[in-house]
Amino acid sequence: MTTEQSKSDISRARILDAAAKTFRQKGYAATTLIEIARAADMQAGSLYYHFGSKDELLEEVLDIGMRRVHEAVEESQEHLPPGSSHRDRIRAAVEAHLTTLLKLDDYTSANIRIFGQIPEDVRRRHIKLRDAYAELWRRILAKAQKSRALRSDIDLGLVRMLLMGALNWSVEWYQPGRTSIQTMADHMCLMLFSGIGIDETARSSEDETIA
Amino acid sequence: MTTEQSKSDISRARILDAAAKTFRQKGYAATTLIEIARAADMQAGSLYYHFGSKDELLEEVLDIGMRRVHEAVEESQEHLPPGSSHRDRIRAAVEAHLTTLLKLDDYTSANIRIFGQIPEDVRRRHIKLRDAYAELWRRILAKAQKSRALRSDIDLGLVRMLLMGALNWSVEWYQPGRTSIQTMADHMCLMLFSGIGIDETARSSEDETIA
DNA sequence: TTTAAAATCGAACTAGTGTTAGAAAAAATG
DNA sequence: CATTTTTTCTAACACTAGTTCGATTTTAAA
Repeated sequence: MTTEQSKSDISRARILDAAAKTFRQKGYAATTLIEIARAADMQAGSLYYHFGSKDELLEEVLDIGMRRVHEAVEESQEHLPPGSSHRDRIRAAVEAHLTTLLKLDDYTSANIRIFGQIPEDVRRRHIKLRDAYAELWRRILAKAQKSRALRSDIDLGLVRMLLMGALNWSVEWYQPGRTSIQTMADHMCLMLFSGIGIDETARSSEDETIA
Repeated sequence: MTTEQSKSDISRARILDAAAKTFRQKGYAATTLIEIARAADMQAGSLYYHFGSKDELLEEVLDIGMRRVHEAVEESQEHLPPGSSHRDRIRAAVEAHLTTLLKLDDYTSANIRIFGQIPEDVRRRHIKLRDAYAELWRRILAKAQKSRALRSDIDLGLVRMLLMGALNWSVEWYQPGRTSIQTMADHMCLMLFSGIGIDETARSSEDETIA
């Protein structure tokens, strides 16, 4: 028990890394403890010294992934230059979300990919973190709307789901090198705020009603 | 072998329905043949009279799901009123995609949800249908861009992925009754074409460059 | 170096899976 | 009704998974 981390902590981290990576690649049910153990340079039985069950391991991977993206987006809001527009704020949040999801974080991408296939009780215990993250986005968007940076005649909850969908779905197709995360964020924010249509009738976008 | 469907065909369809439903709910690996059989009012062994393996069953579910959404979107383009704008065309495609995905079609939603977790060889054999569907969307969007209904300074492939993501992700959160598919399509198209931002600097959207 | 604790191994167990094949039942045919 | 074919059942098989636990090794303390 020195100032550094014990051997147990190192192994634990190695196992979690291996689990996150394998879960992300193969999904939850298809991932075997033998695979995780091999990726962590261990025997399957040894995992039980650190984790009580496969579900416990899953739960920790999910939690870490959600906390990381939450913190990343939260930080992106705190480190904004003073006087940033709401568009800048949202743009920063989008980029933070994408970066965490796509850049070297198997935890968050595993979370996003396998959330729909996890056992009921694990989901129940994890859902709080999900809700908290959703609430963060809700606040960001609502503030923008209140400040008249976003139209008021729209269903902001629906917009949030469409936005998160566009971002989250990238775990299914994103390949490093083909498109930069900045380009993705640029396109996403352009669509969100201005759209990519060329108005043939030449009326301003505020004229259209939706609800 | 009458003009109607044989008993075998009926059972086959019942099994496929049960499989699609269960795959969509639980994912591929977590779904057991016992569950599928129970949902189809049969014993697990009896499935093998109709299908050679679990993978074969999966493959057919995937193919049916992809064909259905492909046909739905294709039809939406053929049944457009003459003189429809490109925005109308895309709006029709969006609605067709969402309707197939969310309204009583376990096949398409199963496809979208579990595609990331299927065995390698099944994916390889299924990928053609996926590509064909992507190509359909590529054509629709490219035509709109060529007709100057969409900006030319954007990465249309990226826009397509973001759009499909926003739509496909709805299988993870959509609940019938809370939001209508029309409202979803409205919001999606409004975002895509006009955006939902209120331009504080009051310059037109065409002034912004992205690439 | 000795000794106790921490960490891992290795082999076994149980449960549940996809799959098979012969028996049984249902349907169709003559 | 008799008989053949189609369809389903039943029971078993082979295999793999998650899990357990005593033996063994590694690490740290005295």
